[in-house]
Amino acid sequence: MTTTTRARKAGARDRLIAAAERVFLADGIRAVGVDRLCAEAEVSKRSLYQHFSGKDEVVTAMLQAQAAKFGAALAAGDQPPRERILSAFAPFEGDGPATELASCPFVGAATELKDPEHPASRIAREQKLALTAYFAELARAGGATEPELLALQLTLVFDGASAFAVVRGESTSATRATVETLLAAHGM
Amino acid sequence: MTTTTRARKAGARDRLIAAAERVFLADGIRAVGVDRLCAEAEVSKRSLYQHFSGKDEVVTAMLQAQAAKFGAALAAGDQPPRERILSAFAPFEGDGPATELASCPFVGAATELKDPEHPASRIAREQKLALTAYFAELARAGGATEPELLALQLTLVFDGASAFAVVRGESTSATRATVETLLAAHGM
DNA sequence: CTGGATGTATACCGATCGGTGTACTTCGCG
DNA sequence: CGCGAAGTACACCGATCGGTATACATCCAG
Repeated sequence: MTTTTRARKAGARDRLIAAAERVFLADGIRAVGVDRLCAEAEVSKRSLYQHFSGKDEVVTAMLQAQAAKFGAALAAGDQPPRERILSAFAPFEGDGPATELASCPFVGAATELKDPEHPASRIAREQKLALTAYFAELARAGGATEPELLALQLTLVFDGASAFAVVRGESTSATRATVETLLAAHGM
Repeated sequence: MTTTTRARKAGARDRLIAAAERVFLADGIRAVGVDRLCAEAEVSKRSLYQHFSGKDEVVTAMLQAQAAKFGAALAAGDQPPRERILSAFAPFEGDGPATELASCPFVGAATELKDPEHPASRIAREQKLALTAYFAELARAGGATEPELLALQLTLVFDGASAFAVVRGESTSATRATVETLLAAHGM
């Protein structure tokens, strides 16, 4: 335990992170000022700077939270490798208008921040590495001929589908078709 | 002709657009103010507002310029369809550190702007549509079994490779491998 | 030569940016 | 009860934002 106290009610810190997930991902990191972030979190500005060193740290914390959620979502369920891979692409399923999950927060943050040394950029990079590693593990378990290559390819398609959703505002069934083609090409 | 005058020397307008391509793409649209943009273009602030209605219009004009360049690059050369497709992925070639061309200006702008009604977002969308159409045309010419699907798939990989470069700071040879797998799957 | 377009330099505008300082309240725990 | 941690409200800071105003220089065409 870091301190004796547990969050009494909701905790200003958690409310800030939750608000950051909502508002930064929806409107962009640079587009939202700390004033609006605090208003959205129903937290005083002073509290923000008691929990974080600055806006950048809030951004970093919210990306970390996103990473945790995404990791948990991947780990859930007990399907065989091939199905696990396919369900990683669930957010991009269907041809309809894109869901909010379809735009990857990590590439979004990295794009907006530019600076590769920014802690949030680091998290984004690590997250993509982790995704590729996850795919590689499943590819090996599924008996793919070249698991490392397949993992890289799936990552490409994943990010491509996300970009597609951002730019076009809709998803495409070509995503799933591509994944299946790649799986087949590696004997899965 | 819109007016009787031709640019006497270099034209403040063109210098602004050139500077915008440099600085907006390198550091981000929101990250660069009009003051710095003008300084970089060696143009007075007053001139900017004589040629453009505001920063947004400069952004739009620079994306338009990017679209023209990209279109011209695709149209150049006289290779057969399959080779044309492969050379569209040239910016992502090799495993080394990513070149500046590897990060697509259109998905970058759309990501940063968020607003799909922004003129620049519109250009980004149209540009991606055009890229897919271009791929589809080549796919048909090359005798692909499902040219429309292949075109969509290639667009996914294109944007995925761009995102990969942005987040990881390097390119991957998996891009070319993926393109070739997809081409093969469609009988090209 | 002269008028008008095109440009520069610079000061300025209100708004907002990220971040602080100060003073007051609320609340759980010993 | 009373104390200290945690939080709020709000005024304030210098810097920068996008955009405007004013005044002066340059240059080509009639």
